[in-house]
Amino acid sequence: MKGDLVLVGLLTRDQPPHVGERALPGGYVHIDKDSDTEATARRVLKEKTGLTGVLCEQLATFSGPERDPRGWSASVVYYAVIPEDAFAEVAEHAPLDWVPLGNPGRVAFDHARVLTAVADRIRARAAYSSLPAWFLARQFTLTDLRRSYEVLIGAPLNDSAFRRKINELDMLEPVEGAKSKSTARPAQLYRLKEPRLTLFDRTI
Amino acid sequence: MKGDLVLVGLLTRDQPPHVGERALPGGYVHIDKDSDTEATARRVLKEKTGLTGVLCEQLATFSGPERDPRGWSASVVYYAVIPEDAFAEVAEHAPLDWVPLGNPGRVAFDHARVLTAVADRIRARAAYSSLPAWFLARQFTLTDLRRSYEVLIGAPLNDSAFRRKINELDMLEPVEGAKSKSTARPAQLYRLKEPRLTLFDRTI
DNA sequence: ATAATAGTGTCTTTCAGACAGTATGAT
DNA sequence: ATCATACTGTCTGAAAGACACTATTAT
Repeated sequence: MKGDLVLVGLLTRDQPPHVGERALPGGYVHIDKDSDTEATARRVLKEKTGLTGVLCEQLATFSGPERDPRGWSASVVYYAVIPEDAFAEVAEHAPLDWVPLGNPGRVAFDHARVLTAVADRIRARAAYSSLPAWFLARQFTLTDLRRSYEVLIGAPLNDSAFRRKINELDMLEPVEGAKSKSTARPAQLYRLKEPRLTLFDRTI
Repeated sequence: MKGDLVLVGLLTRDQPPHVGERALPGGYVHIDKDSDTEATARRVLKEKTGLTGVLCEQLATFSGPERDPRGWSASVVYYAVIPEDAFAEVAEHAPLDWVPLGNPGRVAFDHARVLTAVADRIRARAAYSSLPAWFLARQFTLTDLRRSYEVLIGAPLNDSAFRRKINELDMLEPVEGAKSKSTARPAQLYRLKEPRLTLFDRTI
């Protein structure tokens, strides 16, 4: 996330097919070392970005004869969320191009369709889960969190109602004595109680 | 669906591995005839049950070295919904065992986990989509529909609020002049406006 | 008529949005 | 003190639940 945009990291391909075009990072399953496709996704994520321990979820499996010129293929697609404070490190680690998820430009294979599916999933999940918190550093203010929800959902939220609902959801805990640095009044810092994605019964 | 239970059709395996145990119906992708894995799912569904044109959605992909004794495998899992009025025909077509989705008993492979995921998905989707309508015949009464929501969500719904919300969602159209047969007052029949799964912004 | 289910109208309660007002820091 | 942002309290309006009431059929 950057400003009010969600960014996605794409690789410029140096191997055929589609040399020179942008594509999502990917890799093959190694059945000798991957305990499942999520392990593959996390292994490739670590290789290409250095990231570990982040939110990483299966999106869906895309398949068919036309999506890769080499022939019929199936890709099990995962998305991972890079916390704001890890972004610089990741950008340094990997030669990725960061493009807006909602407007990625030309991409190889069927990755335009995949990116649309990612964007839809993120927008939908943002409204009824703790997903937006995973885009932030491990400690964040309520204003940070509200902004993240607003960016991902794509609509403004009422501040006092937001605080009320976050309170009722009981998913955060204040970090005792920790306050944000600010040009104005410092804000209480919070962190997620559960180190996993929490789903709500109602939208935020 | 039967009474207040959601049923799932399992096959008793007559080929190794796990001969004699119950398992979800499945099949291999035929890359010469399947345009993607959904086509595979629909082909296998038709072969095993005779069903076509029903709601059929990808659930997720399950993978790993332990789920099948033959070695590392990946299964792209789809679920299909059998309309109430097609059930007898399907039951006749296929030698399936119909067991409660929430309490399926012993099953082969990792299918217990798969069934849990299906049950979770259905329960979650039921609350904010037209999914429950797909468990009914193409024409149904509002009471039928409410009951379907109640069974899938697992909680009772307020009748007048339900009618209000269904009305606002504008997803049904009345079938002119069609009324249910009943021991009491006949009810107006409705059908879905859109022949696809509709997602709502809020829960029903 | 009575029973049974369908469907409507309305009262009440609950929840979300608006927004004023207070708090706490930097300058 | 003023500015800027954090946070709280309260009013209002909208939506959901409760439930009484009417409607339409079978018996």
